[in-house]
Amino acid sequence: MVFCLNKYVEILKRNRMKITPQRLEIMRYLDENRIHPTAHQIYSSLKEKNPSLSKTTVYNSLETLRKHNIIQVLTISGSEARYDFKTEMHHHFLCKRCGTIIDIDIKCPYLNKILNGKHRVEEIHGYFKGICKKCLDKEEAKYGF
Amino acid sequence: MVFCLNKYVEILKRNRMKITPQRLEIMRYLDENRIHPTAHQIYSSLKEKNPSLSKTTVYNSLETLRKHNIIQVLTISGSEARYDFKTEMHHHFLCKRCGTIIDIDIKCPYLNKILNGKHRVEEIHGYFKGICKKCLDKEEAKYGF
DNA sequence: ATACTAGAATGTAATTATTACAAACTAGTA
DNA sequence: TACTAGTTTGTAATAATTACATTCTAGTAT
Repeated sequence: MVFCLNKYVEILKRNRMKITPQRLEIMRYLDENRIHPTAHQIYSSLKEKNPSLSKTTVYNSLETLRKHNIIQVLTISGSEARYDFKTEMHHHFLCKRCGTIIDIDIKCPYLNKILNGKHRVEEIHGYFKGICKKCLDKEEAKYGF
Repeated sequence: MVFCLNKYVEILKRNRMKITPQRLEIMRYLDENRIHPTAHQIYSSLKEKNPSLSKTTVYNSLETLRKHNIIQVLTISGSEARYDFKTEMHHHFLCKRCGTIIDIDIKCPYLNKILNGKHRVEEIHGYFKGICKKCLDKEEAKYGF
């Protein structure tokens, strides 16, 4: 199954991690589906092509990828972790109505400065919650505002 | 048990909520213990004085208080909700070593502007994670950096 | 190629936070 | 004093995540 010397292989190599089909598939799924999926979403999607995939493997792989800073974990929903292939600084908006998580590309210049010299900051998460544009538009159409 | 016509009573009245000893105690606990506790922490602390307190009551009350914007829920830890009596805009730092959550009083002027005209933002959460000053100092003392 | 080993995948069972629900209770009001 | 909607309580169910033992395999040395 390891026939593709692609970017995911490179990433694993660079991090001195073993190259396994499961890890490659999970990375590819996250990279190609920028929907900030749950572990379950990843699992059930990949299980179609690989029926022997275990949920524990998904959790293990995600945790290993996280440790190596290849992915990041969002705790925006509260009830379940969401996973993001993009680790560069950006924020997220959660629509409370449809559950969608939208990337918000803000680079707040204050953040690092203000915390300077105190705590050691390793992660920065900006979470916005409310109703997304799409859901607002639907509402508008319905009631004719 | 309702002998104190104090500020918590006022808050409930203002929100047209029934005044119950459980709600008053939960509010007082959150107000006087600014440690962003879990539901379990609140429950086990209050159970000492009121042994008939139910965990479901704690969850119900917290949810009701949240709906009325009297408290806010932090999803910073991922594994369990943390509750905060302070609802004015501020951020939080989670120490991954000792678990403490520290208030960060930043008012980023960008946030509202940038999202303007798109999604309807109802909540803003700024979560920082890393190692707190206290833990860093301990480390320093130990290894003599 | 072959064998070896550390680490990874798998499946099941356990854990833990949270929610659902029904019965008993009570705050606020008539 | 009685009534009712909403609240509290306890138990049972749900759901995400973790623990763990067994089997397997990627990477490496022979």
